[in-house]
Amino acid sequence: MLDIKIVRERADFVKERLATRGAGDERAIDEILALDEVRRARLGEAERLKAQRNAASKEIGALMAQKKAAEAEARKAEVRSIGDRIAVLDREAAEVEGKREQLMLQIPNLPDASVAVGKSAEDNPVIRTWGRAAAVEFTPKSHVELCESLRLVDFARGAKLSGSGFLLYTGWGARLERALIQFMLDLHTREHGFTEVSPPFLVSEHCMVGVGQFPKFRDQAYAAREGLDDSSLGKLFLVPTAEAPVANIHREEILPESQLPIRYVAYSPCFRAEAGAAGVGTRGMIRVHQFDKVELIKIVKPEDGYAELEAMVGNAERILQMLGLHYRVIGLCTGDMGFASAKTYDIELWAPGQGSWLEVSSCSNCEDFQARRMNLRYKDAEGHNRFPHILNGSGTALARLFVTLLETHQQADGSVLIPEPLRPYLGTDRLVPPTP
RNA sequence: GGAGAGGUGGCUGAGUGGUUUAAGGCGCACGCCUGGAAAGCGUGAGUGGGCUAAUACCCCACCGGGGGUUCGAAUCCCCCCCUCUCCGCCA
Repeated sequence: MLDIKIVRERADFVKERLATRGAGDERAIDEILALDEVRRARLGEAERLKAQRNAASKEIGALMAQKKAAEAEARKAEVRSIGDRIAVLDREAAEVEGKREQLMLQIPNLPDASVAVGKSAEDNPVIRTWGRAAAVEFTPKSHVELCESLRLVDFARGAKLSGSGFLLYTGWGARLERALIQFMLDLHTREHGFTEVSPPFLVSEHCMVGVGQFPKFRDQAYAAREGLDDSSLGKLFLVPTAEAPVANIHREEILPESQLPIRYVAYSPCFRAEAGAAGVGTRGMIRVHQFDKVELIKIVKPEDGYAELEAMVGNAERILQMLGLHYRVIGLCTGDMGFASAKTYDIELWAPGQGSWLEVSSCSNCEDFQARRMNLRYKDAEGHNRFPHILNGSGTALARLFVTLLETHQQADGSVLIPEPLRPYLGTDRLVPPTP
C-alpha cells in the first residue's frame, strides 16, 4: 500500500509514476483524495466534540460526588445530544475511511526511478547474458520426449489424478526434483547467508493481502474449505508462492534494528489456479497448476534495499551457473512489473528443446509497499518506527528448471548428463533410458 | 468435536461504572550520588490518528477484535478470534 501522506502531498508525482504502468490506476487518485478530505473533516469535528464530552462527563462525576443530582441530570441531558452527533460523525468517517482503504489496496506500487518505462515484455531491457547455447550436433528433443523416454514424468497419469496442469514425477524424475530442491536450499543456507524456514502451505487472507495478492488477484488462488462447511471457505488459501507465508512471518511486529537484515529461504509447492489464463492445458511442464519453488525473502533497512536486490539476483544466478545453464537477466519495464514491486529482475533460461527462453526467477524489491500492508516495522537507531523494504526472489522455480536442465544436458544417445554439483544429491552422473 | 481456564503496556501483575492521567514490581534510558560500580534517589519512556514546518505543544482513540448499554466502560451485555489444560478423533 502506498503512503497516504505521499498521495496527499505529492499527488502529481504519484499519478505520473502510476501512469507509467499503463493500467490507468492513476485515475483512482483523485477519488481517494476526495474521500481522504471528507474523512479528516468528519474526524476533526468528532474529536472536538469528544473533547467536550470528556470534560462534561468529568464534571458530571464531580457533581454526583457532591450529591448535586439535579444539576448532574441537567448536564447529562445536554451531553446526550453531543453523543448523538458524535455517533453520526464517527459512522461517516469510518465509512469514508473504509472506501478509501479499499481503493488504496487496489493501487499498485510506484515503479522505482531506475526502472525502464515501457508497455510490455517487449520493452524489457536485457541486463546481461551468461553462457551460450550449446553447439548443435543433433536436433535437441523437447523435455516432453525426454521425460517420456527416461520415464521421469508420467503426464497421462498426472492428469488422471488431478486433471491437466498437474504432474506425476516418477523414479529418477521424482528424485531429480528432490535433488534440485535440496541442492538449492543447501547453497542458499550454507553460502548465501539465508535461514531456512518451512512454512504452512495454507495461509489466511491476511497473508494474501499483506503481500499484495489480494484483493486484486483473488480469482487466481485456490481457496480451501473445511469438510462440507461452506462458511469456512475463504479462510485458508493454497500458497501461490512461499512469499505469502514467509514475508508475513513478522507481520504486525516492531523489530529491533539489530535483527536486520533478515534473510529467509523456503521450499514450497506453489498452487496457481490461473483462472482464465491461456496456456494451461498445453502439453508439458511449462505452465502448470502446481510446481515446486525455492523462494528467497529479505527484510532489510530501506537504505540497503537495492543493494540487497542485486545480491539476491546474484544468489539465484549462482544456482544456474553451477548447473551449467545458459541464461539472461532482464529488467522488467514499468508496464510489465508485478503489482507489489518497485523494481524487478527476471532470469530466463534458454531451453534448447523449446527454442525459447523460460522464466525461472523473478526478484523484486517491493520497498515498503508490503510492509505497510502487513504493518511490519522496525525501530531505528533514533527510536523511530520505520517500514523496512521487503524483497522476494525465486531461487529458483522448479518445473522450468527441470525442463531446461534436461534439454540443455541431453546427449545424442538420448541420455542426460548431470552437472557435477548435483551428482551427490541425485546419486548418479547420468540419466539413461531404461532398458525395455 | 466436547469440557474448562485465560487474553491488561517490553515483562510481571492489580483493577467489577467516575481523582485510572491504567497502581505496584521487574527490566530499560538518562541524570544525581561514586575513584569506578552496586545500592539508593530523581526523571523519562507505548501505538495509531488529527493539527502542524516539526519526530515541539495540544486534541482524539487504543486494556485480543467488533458491536451494544451509559453523560461516562479495562470494568456491564452480545458476537467473534486466539492461547492453554483435559477428553475424543487422528498422521
